[in-house]
Amino acid sequence: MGIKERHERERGATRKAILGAARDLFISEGYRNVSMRKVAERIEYSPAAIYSYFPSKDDIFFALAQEGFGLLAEYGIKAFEQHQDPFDRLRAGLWAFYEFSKAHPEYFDLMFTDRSVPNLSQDFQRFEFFRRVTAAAEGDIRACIDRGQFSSRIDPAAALHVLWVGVLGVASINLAQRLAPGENPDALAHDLLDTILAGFTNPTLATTFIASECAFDAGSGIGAEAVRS
Amino acid sequence: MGIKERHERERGATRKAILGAARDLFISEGYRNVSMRKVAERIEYSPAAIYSYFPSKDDIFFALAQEGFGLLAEYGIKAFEQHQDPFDRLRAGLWAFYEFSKAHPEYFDLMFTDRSVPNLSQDFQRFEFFRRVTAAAEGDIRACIDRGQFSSRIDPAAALHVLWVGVLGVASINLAQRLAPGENPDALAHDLLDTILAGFTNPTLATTFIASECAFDAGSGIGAEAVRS
DNA sequence: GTAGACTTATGAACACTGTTCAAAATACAA
DNA sequence: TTGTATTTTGAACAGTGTTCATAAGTCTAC
Repeated sequence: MGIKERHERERGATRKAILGAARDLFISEGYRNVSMRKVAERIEYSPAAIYSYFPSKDDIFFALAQEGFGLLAEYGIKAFEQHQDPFDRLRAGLWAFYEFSKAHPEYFDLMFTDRSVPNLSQDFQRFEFFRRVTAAAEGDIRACIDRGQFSSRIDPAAALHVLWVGVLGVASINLAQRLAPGENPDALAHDLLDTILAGFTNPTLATTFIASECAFDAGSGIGAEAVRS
Repeated sequence: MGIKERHERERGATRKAILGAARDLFISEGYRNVSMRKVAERIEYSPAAIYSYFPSKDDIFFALAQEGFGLLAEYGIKAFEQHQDPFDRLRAGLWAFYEFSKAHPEYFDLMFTDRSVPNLSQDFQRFEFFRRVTAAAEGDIRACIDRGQFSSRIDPAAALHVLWVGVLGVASINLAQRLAPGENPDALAHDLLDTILAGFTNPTLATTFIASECAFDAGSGIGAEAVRS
């Protein structure tokens, strides 16, 4: 029954071709300018044919977003491997996140800022490497706590959220071109990162605890006292 | 010559009507679902008529973004007026920024995250109240430095950038729905804000200076040493 | 009061978009 | 070769922003 296998192989190949065409287009022209017709023309198929490989355009973007997370993981892992010290490793990993946003703005937009592709919002935390990277970063934070560098009242998971969301802020404001012409986004990213890390180091941070945002860590959410709405 | 004035008044009225229809639509259905035809239908004009009032759809959104900045200023001013202490006032102002993002997500998107409306990126810093609010916030930061609460090596302008870009990170990741279902964005915003403020308080922040991102403050950009690309 | 000029509004069209579906083409098994 | 699946397609639907000649309306000058 090698025919069936060949069939599947062929299907996989055209699926890859569709994804490749879409990737080329959205990297070069921005994913807002990717159209089904353009993708179809690039692979010399009719637009309708794509719909037997992907249910909708959003599903193509979802697949590309998955690629993006893989790419981001490469950035993170590479940065992690270059340092032994947990503090340096943590900073390098977050700086890699920022660098990723500049090197692959289209992927970044797709993955983190675009509201028209909400499919992945529920799923993107389940990618394996995401959990792996998260665990490694939290381990480094814990190491910094254990050696007395970070306040002991910090929750590693919450601290990691603060860090990556902060960096995401610089990245997205930079890509959205909302900084004044002369402003230096790299310096801003650097300052933000250092300030947050200094905040963790500061023992007086304990005026309000760092609360775990994780839903499964109920009970320790003292930070949630700020919630009023 | 009251006729000419009446003419201008009428033009202004329909211009306002267009803006009002667009605002209603983009608040209720999201600005991605605002179409010229829908706006035209709402004001009982033909789609083509709008183009004698606004050169393009983007210009309508630009006008709405201006409104958004006005609205944000109201939030900020209200928060500022409720406190005397510069530190509390600073935190309240930034929390108001976060609250604004939740109360007016469409305006927020338009103003800070959307890349398809880049017109305003060069202009939005020139709105008068923007400079006013900025000056007030920087004044409070300076006061915190003077009283010894913040590190003296902090540049107020850069520090303000770090603060609002950080908060913007939480706001945008929240609106993009990239947080896991159980995660609490309010707690995250709270933690982020407190961490950054604690970072300013931390005297060891001086390992790396806070550099001014302002293009006109050349020479003090030590933070820029992190820039490698 | 009517002719001319100037401004404003419109219908129709252009070139797109994502998506659907019946029909045609192709590939495989009997 | 026939019959059955699967794959691919052309055409269409309903929508988008925008343009432009034409029509309608309004005001000025004779």
